[in-house]
Amino acid sequence: MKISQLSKLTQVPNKTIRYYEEAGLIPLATRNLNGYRDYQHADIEQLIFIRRCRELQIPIEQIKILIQVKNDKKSSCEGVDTLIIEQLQKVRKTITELSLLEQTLAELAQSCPNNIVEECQILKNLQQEIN
Amino acid sequence: MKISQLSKLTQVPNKTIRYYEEAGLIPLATRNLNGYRDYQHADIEQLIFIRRCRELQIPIEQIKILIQVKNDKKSSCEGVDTLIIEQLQKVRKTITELSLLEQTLAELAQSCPNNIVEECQILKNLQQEIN
DNA sequence: ATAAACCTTCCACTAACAGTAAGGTCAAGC
DNA sequence: GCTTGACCTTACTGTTAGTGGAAGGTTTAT
Repeated sequence: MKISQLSKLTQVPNKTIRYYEEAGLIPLATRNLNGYRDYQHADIEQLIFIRRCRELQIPIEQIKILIQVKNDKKSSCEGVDTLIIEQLQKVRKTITELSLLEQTLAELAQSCPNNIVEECQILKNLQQEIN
Repeated sequence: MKISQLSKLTQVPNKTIRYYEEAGLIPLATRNLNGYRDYQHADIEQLIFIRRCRELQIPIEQIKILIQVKNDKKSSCEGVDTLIIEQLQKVRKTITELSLLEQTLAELAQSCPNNIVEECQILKNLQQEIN
């Protein structure tokens, strides 16, 4: 199958598939006589796995590790567990920070009753620390 | 005052100050005879304003607009209001997405009871769409 | 025959800095 | 007078995960 076909089946853009190949996330594709990349069924699952990981904001370098573990049937999956938990902690931390941000922005958004820059409370608040 | 002094007073790293100058966020600094940048008191407020905006994750290009409006006393501050509200909406959207992400990750983290890759439910879940 | 729709590689760009190198300047201490 | 260390300067590279575009070859449909 050609790259566009794989792209359609996995919902990963052509460009991104080539990028993943170059980044070493997927093996070098075999080529047809005309030089076009030729993919097999197994590549679909591999790419969907990668796409899912990216949706979970797992960095590419970490995905490489996951793929390694996945392919080594005998290995322990402790690392996988740790990786997911670390990712979870990162996401939770970001949510906390963004929630504080949201508060500040919401307060700011309500602080400009008139419409003249000279009186604009938003700009004044941005000047002085609110926290 | 020299750049380190300004940096200390504003909590913005030297490198970042130079970067802001190059990016056109702050005017080109006047120079001493030795070529060192020389800052005035007004630069402190300007930089603090910028730092506050960055803490609110307002992109540099948007901050440029805010500075323009700020300096034009007669202009309406409607744009400021809109900008803040848009920023608020972006932050809220990100929080929503991250919350979904958090759920998925939390479910994943609880799904590997044993410790063998062959049975690792995390990897299996990453393979098939969970959503 | 030709046009549209593919495919290829390669290079540049994104945001907002941080790291490092190579070199100039300044003040203090010996 | 000299050295040392703390500053300052510019310039270049790297970060992350791709995206956009150019230039050119191939295949398919009309």
